[in-house]
Amino acid sequence: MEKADIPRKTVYRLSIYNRALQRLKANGVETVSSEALATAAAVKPTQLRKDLTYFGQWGTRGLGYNVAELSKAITKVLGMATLQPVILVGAGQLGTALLRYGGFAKEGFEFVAAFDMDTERKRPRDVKVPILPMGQLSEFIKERNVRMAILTVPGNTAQEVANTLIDAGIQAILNFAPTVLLVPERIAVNNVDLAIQLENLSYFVN
Amino acid sequence: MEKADIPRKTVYRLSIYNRALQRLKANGVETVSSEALATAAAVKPTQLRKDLTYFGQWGTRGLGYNVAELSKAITKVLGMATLQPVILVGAGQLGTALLRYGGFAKEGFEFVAAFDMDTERKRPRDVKVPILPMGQLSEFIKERNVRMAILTVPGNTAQEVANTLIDAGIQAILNFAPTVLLVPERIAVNNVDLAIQLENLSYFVN
DNA sequence: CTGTGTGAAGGCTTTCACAGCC
DNA sequence: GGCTGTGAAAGCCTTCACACAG
Repeated sequence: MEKADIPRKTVYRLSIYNRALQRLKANGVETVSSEALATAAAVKPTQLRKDLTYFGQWGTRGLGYNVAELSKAITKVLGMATLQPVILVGAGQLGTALLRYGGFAKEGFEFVAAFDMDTERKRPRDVKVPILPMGQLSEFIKERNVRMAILTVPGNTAQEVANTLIDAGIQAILNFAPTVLLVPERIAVNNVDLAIQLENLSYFVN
Repeated sequence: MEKADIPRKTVYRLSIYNRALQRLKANGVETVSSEALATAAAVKPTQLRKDLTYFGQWGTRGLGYNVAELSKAITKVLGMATLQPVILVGAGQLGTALLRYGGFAKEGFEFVAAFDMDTERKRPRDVKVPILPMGQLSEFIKERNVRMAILTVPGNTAQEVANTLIDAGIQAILNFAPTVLLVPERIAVNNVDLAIQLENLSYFVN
């Protein structure tokens, strides 16, 4: 996976800026300086300005940035202008918690289906997303043209499931399994490995 | 927060190497080359070797690394030689799922308590960790000398709770709230922001 | 005079090339 | 001969300094 121009770390920060902008907008603020916005995102003002130059010029010198305009620009750059359908594979503990978590929809994602070996297992009533058997996975991805998947299966099956996803046409995977997925270059993978995050912190605790 | 010598990214990779080493050890492998271990971690062999030089010389030229020995060394560097007590604050959907997730204990962490505004809410029976009221948070941290916390509270209360944690002596926070926490330099924070992870992937889906 | 945009400098991380030890 | 350890080079990202627009 690699997409030209915008550095990975900048892309990450763009999301943070956008959050702050949305909050400002909700508060009726129309204009913001790089200094103020940078503070909210805990970065340096020059960093913010440099980040924005990767996709155009958005500020007015002597004044700052138009909140609504900049937010719209970032949303477009991130490819979030349209609702992205997402599937979840592995509706266990963590998977189910994610299905119930409201934060995704708010940010422009929609769970269109979840998949699990066991579709009969008792799950909270408030999970509205249909839970389908693994056998329908490939077909569903192809038919609905889904490009993003969240992977919450046990570590020992993650690679195998990832292969299936990729074969069916998935382009980006958010991987919660504690495994390094080996995937073709063109596929984007973000790993959220909770144990590793803790280990990492452990190093900084003297 | 800043701890000298070892780069942040290296620390992260050390966890990955250690996972691979543990698997090798379980399979009875005694020696491994930088090439083989690097492949398992999806990095280049030189990267791996350079990473290891930050804390000593562990290989034998012409042979490779002793699996058990290297694993022990990494464990020690990461500060995981002893069981780390961890508390979780915010026992909602996600928090509860994390409490039930077995992956932490396996890697040397122990949830000693969880805290929530509502200690009476119905939760799955298999959550063994005691759920205490927020009022006991500070005292517990001080008494038990807890240094690491997982934060799974709603975004609008995250900063406030973080302040409480830090005042009580917490040194490292794994933050799941969709908020940028403003903390003193000496405090280590790792953010796991699920919506941002998805947004990030969205950029790479053309 | 305020605050953005940006080439250039600086700093950090990865990769290379090869010396050195088993 | 095989594989590690490492100084030096390359590459990438952040920060600086300041030109320039409103």
